[in-house]
Order: sequence, then structure tokens, then C-alpha cells
Amino acid sequence: MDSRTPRPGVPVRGSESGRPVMAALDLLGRRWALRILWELSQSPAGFRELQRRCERMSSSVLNTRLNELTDAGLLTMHGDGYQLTRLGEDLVDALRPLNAWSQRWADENAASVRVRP
Amino acid sequence: MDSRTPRPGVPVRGSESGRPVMAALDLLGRRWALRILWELSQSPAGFRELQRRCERMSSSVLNTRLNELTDAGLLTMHGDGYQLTRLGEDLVDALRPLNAWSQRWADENAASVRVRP
DNA sequence: CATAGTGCTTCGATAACCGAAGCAGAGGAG
DNA sequence: CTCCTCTGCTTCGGTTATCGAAGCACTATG
Repeated sequence: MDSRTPRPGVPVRGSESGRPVMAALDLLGRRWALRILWELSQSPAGFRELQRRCERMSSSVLNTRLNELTDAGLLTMHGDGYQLTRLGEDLVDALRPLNAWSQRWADENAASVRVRP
Repeated sequence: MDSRTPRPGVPVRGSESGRPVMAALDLLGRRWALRILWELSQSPAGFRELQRRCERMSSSVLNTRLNELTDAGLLTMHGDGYQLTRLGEDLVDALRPLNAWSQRWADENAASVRVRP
């Protein structure tokens, strides 16, 4: 098991402070991490199913992320696949405003593109 | 200028769909992106000041991120440094629940560590 | 028995990131 | 004016993360 999984209270990539939000930014800033949580919030899925949903993401990275997120207590694995823990669901809830924001972002971006084609 | 800045409506790393939230996950999933927004939400800062706050992050990556985030319309640069746009501030607001969540994460993590020392 | 599915691993290639150094320009001091 | 210092930014060689194809061990099904 990779012991470099970001944890609150411990120095992480880019911050020695150990502040929880810094550990979160490190964990979630790694590639595919947010996406995996997002997909599992839609519905639980097995390894290969996740890989398909994320347009053939590398299996080695998927495995690494699954281990990290499991270590961090955000998801668990049963016989029928991976699913979010209570804590993982809460994180996805906390990330929900991001969905609404991205829509506004799309609108403003379309507007700013429209004036210079 | 790097034209690979993720934008809503355009295919990005890991998703061909062009869905806004996927573009957001790509943009924000890159290293230091969330952190830079976070720091600028505390207060505007110049290039080297940002570098200091982020514990000597590489200047090349900082420059790349600043360009991407500016391209995406999340921040602007004046004579007195970089600062968030309205859209950038909204994003930080949307990310605010993450702060609260990370605190709960820290609590639960401390609890689960305590039972197996 | 063969076939197809699973979770996961290995490994060479590529892309992202790091870190130290340096450049050009804008001041301020002497 | 020169010298010094600060700025935003660039370059480049080395390290790390990620990719992608292949394969392993196992289970289930026919």
C-alpha cells in the first residue's frame, strides 16, 4: 500500500502545514480523483466498469487512486464493486455547487466567445 | 498562449463530452490550480508572492496555471498583481463547503487512527 | 473443457512537473 | 548617469506521474 496518501494533519505535496483543506486539495488534485468520486456518486461500479466510464483511463492510475481514496476513507469495496462511504458522499455533496458553477461558467464563456468569432 | 486550456463545451482530458463540469474537473484537477485560487481568494498577489505562499512552487508551472486560469476567465492581472474575477470568486464560493468537509474528514480520520495505534 | 468476465499488476513510453538559473524591464538610491 | 533590487516571466536538464497495452490469477458460465 502506498503510504503517501494525503491525510489531514500530515504534511502533503505543496504544504507542510498539515491543514485539512491542504490535504484535501492534494488528494483531490491528483488526476482522476474528482472524476472517480463523481462517477461513483452516480452509481457504484466495479474496476473495469469505472475504467469504461472514464473513457479508458489507465488501469494503473485507477488502481492507485482507488487505493488512495479507500485509504482516505472515502470509498469501500464489496463483492459487487466500489462505492462511496458516508464521508465520500458528504464530499460529493460539498462539491455539488461546483456543478451549478460550471454551468454559469459555460454560459459566460459562450458569451465571451460569441463576440469575437 | 497554450490553447489546451479546458473550456466548457470542448472535449478535455478524460472526457470527450464537453460537459461543463468535466471541463471544470480537468482545469481544477491540474496541480496547484485549486491552491492558486484559494490563495488569491485570501488576497490578491503578484507572481513571486504567490510562489512564496505556495511554498516555492515551480515558476514554470505557476506561469502555466496563471495563463490557464486567466484564459478560463477566473482571474485577471493588473499592475498590482493577480486577482480573482467575479467568476473566480464565485468558484471559490462554490468550493467553500469543501473547507467544512475537510474539517470533518480530519475528525473522522483522527478517530479511526486512534483505535489502531 | 473453452470462453468470457473480473480485479489487479507490470513495464516501456510519454507528458507533467520540479528547481535552479537567467533575462528584460521598472523603479529607487547614491 | 550607474548600481542595486524588485518584478513577471522563460529556459532547460532531471525527476515524477501518467499512459496504454499486455498479461496474470481467479470465478462463473456454457
